[in-house]
Amino acid sequence: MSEPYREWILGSIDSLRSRKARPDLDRICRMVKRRHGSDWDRTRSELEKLIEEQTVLKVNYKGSVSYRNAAKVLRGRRKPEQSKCAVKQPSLADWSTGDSALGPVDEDHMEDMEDEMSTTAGMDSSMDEEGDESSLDAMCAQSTADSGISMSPITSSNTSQPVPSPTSSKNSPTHDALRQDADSTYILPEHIQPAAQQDTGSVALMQQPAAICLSTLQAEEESALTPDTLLSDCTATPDEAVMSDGGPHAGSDPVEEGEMCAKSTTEEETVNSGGMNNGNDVVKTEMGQDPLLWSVADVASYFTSVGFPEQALAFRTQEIDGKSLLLMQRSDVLTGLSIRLGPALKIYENHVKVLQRSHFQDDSRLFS
DNA sequence: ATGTGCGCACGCG
DNA sequence: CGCGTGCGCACAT
Repeated sequence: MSEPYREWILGSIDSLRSRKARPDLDRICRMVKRRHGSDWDRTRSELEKLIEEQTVLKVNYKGSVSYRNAAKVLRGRRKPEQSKCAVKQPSLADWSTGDSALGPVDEDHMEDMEDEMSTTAGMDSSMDEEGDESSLDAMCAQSTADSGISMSPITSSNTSQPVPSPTSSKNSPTHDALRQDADSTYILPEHIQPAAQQDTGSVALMQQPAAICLSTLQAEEESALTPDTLLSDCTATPDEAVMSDGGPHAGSDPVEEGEMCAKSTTEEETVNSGGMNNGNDVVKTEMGQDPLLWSVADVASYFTSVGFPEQALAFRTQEIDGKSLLLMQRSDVLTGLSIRLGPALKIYENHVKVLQRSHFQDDSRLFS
């Protein structure tokens, strides 16, 4: 039963915020319950899901837990300047505006895409119903620092485990103890990529399964971090916790933007035919050559078939059909879908981009 | 009792 | 100084 929990919860958060009330678990649950009659536990578990997919950000503000509507925070004051290399595909840019080539694009889900992702209704559900309340109190914490925030909705973890439910310890580290005021601490479900942009240069090489957990996991038992970083105890998987590095400093990413924008033209076709898209061709023929004609379900099953079942769900949730897919830009894929950076990069570089190119090339051939 | 509105103080950039 | 946040209080239902 996919209830629009996403909307409900985000709506509650927004509403609480506008009312100048702290959007904490209690208030959120109460409001959702009152407005929609949903029970507490359900709301709480849905909220956790949203936190995991970073639609909602759990933060520690002035010594207490609070929640943020990620969509709003992103565009908020601390702009992570995520449009860094707003990879404006030259060709794409053109027709994305003058949609003539696409025919009626009235569906314009594009707006939702760039804006709140709150639009779409809930999805999956099904899984975890369990309490596991603890996880809310003891998830991973991510030091806000400054740049550190760049809370681009990207987590890195194994693609295999849909619901990690990181911790299990029940003891909430009494927020009071570690107040210190100020500083909101963004608490992320697993580990996150402080510097959103992992240089794309590597993308081409990323053939490996999604198992790779990119560098900067924050893990690092809060230890040296500011006292407010608290709440951590990011258990996740011990293995991963180990490979933490001094997370915080990662703020200064050495991303070579210009470079990645420029290079894009090289591997296109190569990737398309060979490389990793095993199922690609199969699927393509299955549902017709032109992605333009794909439905939302087609898009989802396409990504499922090429090895990204989880992410396929995100595409479905965001109602990405063929048209939308062809309109997607890099930033849309990386941040608009709330999927992890690793898969997102692969998906964009190896599939979205490729599909767009081949579609557009076909198109231009027709006209020449 | 519970929900709502908002003045005000606080910390940050 | 502007902005985001949320406490604490008054008011509404």
